[in-house]
Parts: sequence; structure tokens; C-alpha cells
Amino acid sequence: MANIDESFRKSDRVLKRGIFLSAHQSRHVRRSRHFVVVELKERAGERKLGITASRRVGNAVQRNRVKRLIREFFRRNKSKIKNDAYFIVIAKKNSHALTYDEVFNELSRSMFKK
RNA sequence: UGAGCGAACCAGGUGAUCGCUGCUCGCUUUAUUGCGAGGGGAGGAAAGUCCGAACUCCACAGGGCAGAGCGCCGGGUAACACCCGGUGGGGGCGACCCCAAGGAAAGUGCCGCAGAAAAUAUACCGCCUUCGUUUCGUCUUUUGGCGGGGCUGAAGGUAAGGGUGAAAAGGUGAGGUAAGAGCUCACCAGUAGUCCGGGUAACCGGGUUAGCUUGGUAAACCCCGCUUGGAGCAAGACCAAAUAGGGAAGCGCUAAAGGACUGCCCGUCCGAAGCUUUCGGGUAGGUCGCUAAAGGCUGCGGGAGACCGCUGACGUAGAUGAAUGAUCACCGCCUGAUAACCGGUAACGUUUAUCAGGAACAGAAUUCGGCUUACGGGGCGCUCAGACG
RNA sequence: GGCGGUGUAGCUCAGAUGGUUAGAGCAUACGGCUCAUAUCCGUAGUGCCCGGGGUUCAAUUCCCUGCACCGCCA
Repeated sequence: MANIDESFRKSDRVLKRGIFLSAHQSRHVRRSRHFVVVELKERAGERKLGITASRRVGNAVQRNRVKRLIREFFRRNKSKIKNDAYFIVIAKKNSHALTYDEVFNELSRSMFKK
């Protein structure tokens, strides 16, 4: 267990606005009950996470909580997630009351390796 | 027990595992690259952005007008529209709370409908007088006299009474009159002037004089007094790919257009072409600004208080697709139910245990001082009502 | 983060600059025209003027405060 990398640095994050905007054109979209997961496969060999939580999700506290839960899921399950794409996770407006277990169940279906 | 008022306070805790982000130290790397250790890491409102400042740039922030803001008095403060104390007014049985609270006799405007009339008062009904006309009664031989009534009648006097309205030009009583009226008088209310006393002042108390009385609205224009240049950390400074060819400085010329300084005027500055010198300017991106602060706390002193002075130790988040977290365990808190002990006739209360549920509002973005709004909790002091003793 | 603006009929907008009366177009319903539909003509309905408080006799309008939406600034 000690060797598994569960860190989450800036190199694991999507930092540029242009990449977020390019997600609108992507074809690799998976929709679930509370999230939309977009895969950007052009950047093979890198695995990064970007999160979008607009004001429709809730106030700042609720948006921060949703983003932290998604980040936590990504961090703890990096070894199981496909490592050849950028993932943009968009939170829907009904996602503000989720727990970590619910986030895990939902996102593991969309993002884990087959 | 119930209802309520006030001023403060807290904003779950501990541990384990896995993370995020600054700082310090050590090692390391081309490179704050990577590793390790230590230590720090959201709020009372961080919110709304409603005021006030610090700070930065615009010219060193200029003159006048306009505009904007404020508006009882005194004090506090860096400043304020904030705070404290008081005055006046209003609300509440009360504890206590609320008030944009200068001027309406400087001027202008507005006051729908209703009503006679809505601000120089007026005169619809009514009341009264005179005249005209008509009719009845009565006296007289008659002309006519006296008395009463009427008129879509005329002229005049009134404002007591009437209804309307948010508001009707002081109120009550007496005198007075043809009828009436502050027309006169007494008392009361109110206004203005003046005098005395108290208070730093707002203002309060009392006397006296006047006219007998001058509606509301300034969160309508306005007048008076005070304050006020504009933008805002996405301010601003620096480094600097790609792309495009220009940018900067000086000379020159100062007329105009234009631009900057504030909306306007004044004033000031820049400003065409040309020549010379020079290589920078700048988007993406990055660095600085960036956290030590009109700081809170302890003690002493001053003050009625806001607050001030001295003293001591403390050193308190700095992210930038944006950190400050996730999971688990235990403890603590609140609510409800059940049970037990104790107190009590009882309602019920304290404590303990078990079960179930809950834990609000909300996330720094340059930084402070306020205001406003959202919201969980327990204790303290006080008021009113009821019950029991 | 900062700055600015807008909320009026089902929809798009007027409105009064200065308080007392809420309007237009489209849409809807009904009637007429037509064999029928559309067009056209006529008639009608409709508003807590974004919420709360204040000033005023009276507020959609003036003032304060909250909510929602929109735009601009590197």
C-alpha cells in the first residue's frame, strides 16, 4: 500500500482555460445522474483532471465541497483510472448534497479502466 | 411556567490514515526541481458591495460653476452616513425600542375626487336688512296705515349653523348685534418678540408684550451650513514566447482639429508633417504589489461612555481553474421517546441510562473601520402575566 | 474581485420630466366574412407594476433595504 501514489499536484490538474473550452467539442462524453465526464484523448500519455462547478450547483461552500469530493476520488484511484486522457468533470446542479461514497459509485463507472 | 427586553460570548473537540498550500531549515537539482523535518493555514458574518479610509495611477490634484453627499446638540475617531452621551418627538402596561430630527413668516410649485370654498380665503344652502311685487288678516268712507306669509325677484350685510374631505383659517363660555363674527372680554391651546433663571449646546422652566392665529408637502424645486477631483489591486510596476512592423526620446512648429487633467468654462499639458538619435513596445504567460495591521490581548491609570494614555509579552492565511480537505473511531452538544432514582399531593423538575434523529448561516481574493442582510447554541441581567407557598 | 444596468399583461416593450387616470403591439377567446382554413374586420378578458419597510392624505413612480437577471474591466 505504501507505494501507491495518492498525491495530487499541479501537474495532475488542468490549469488552462482553453482546454476547458475545447471540452465542448469533444465527442467522448459520459453523462450520469449528477455529473458529465468529458475525455480529451488528444493528449496521450498524460492524465489530468479538471472540474467545472458553475453557480447553478450552489453557493461557494457547496461548489467547493463537490470539487473536493471529485478531487478526492481522482487522487485515491489514480491507478485504476485510464492514463491516456484529460478528464473534465462537470457538476450538475443537483450534485451539491452528495457523499463521497455516492461520488465514488458514480464516477468509477465513467472513468475506470475496462 | 409562559411571553418579552438588553448586553456580551461560543461557532464542536481529540486521535489515526491519505492529501493540498505558503513559510523556515537541511540535503539535492540545469531549475523552488525533488525529498525530509518543523511550524502556519477561513468568518462572525469571510456575504451584500451600502458608506468611510489606507494604498496606487491619472499633472504636484489648479480656480469657478454645476453635480453629489450629509443635516437636533456635544463628544469619540485616520475617516464616516459609524459609535457614545444628551435634547426633542413617537411607540409599548413595562424592561426598553424607533426617528434623513435645519429652514414652509426668502421665493416658486403641487394638494386628484368630493366640497360653497384647498390658501391673496370664498360665499352654495342658510340667517338678516332694505327695495320691488303679490297675497291674507285687521283698522278706516276712501287714499292709505299696521301686522303676517310668499317670490327661480333685485341690492346689500354676514360667516354662528350645514354637508365634503387627509386637511376647512384657534377651542369653550359670556357680552354684543338686524343677523353675526377675536368684534370685545375671561380661561385654555399655539406662534413670534423680549426679559429672568438653568445648561458648553440642542433645549428646558418662568414672566411679559403683541397680533388675536400666519394649513400640509423640502425622501418637490429650493434656501442655509458643512464635506467633496477622477478611477480603482482586473489600481499599478517589472520580466517576456509566437505574431505584426513599428515604438520611444530629442529638435522643430505652434494656428486648428483632436486628446489628457472632471460634467461645463477657465487654465495647464500633450499633440501633424519633417529631421536626428535609439531599440524597444507588447499579447499569451510569469514576477512584484501580497500581507505587520489607524493589530488584537494582559495589567495599570483617566473618562459617565464611545474611547484615550502608559506598560508587558505575542507576531496571526496568502490561494490564482483558485489551497485550508476526505474517510473512520471515540467524546461532547441539541431535540424527541422510554425507563429508573430523588424532590413534590399533583402538574412537573434535576440527574442517569437506552434508542432514534439533528448540528445552522456560510468560504478569504489588496487591507482596515463601520452598516446591512442570513443564521445555530447555551448562560447572565431585567420586565410583564399567571399558578403555588 | 471591482464597476454599471434592468425587473410593468402569457411574450416584447411604453409610462409620468413633475405623485392621485396603467397603455401599445403580438398572442388568447368569441363573433363576422368563407363551402372550409388562413388573411382581414369587430368585440372582450388580463396586471399585489420583483419582495419588504419608510416619507406622504395618497407610491408602479420618491427614499432605504433584500432578491433575481444582464453587461463591462486584465
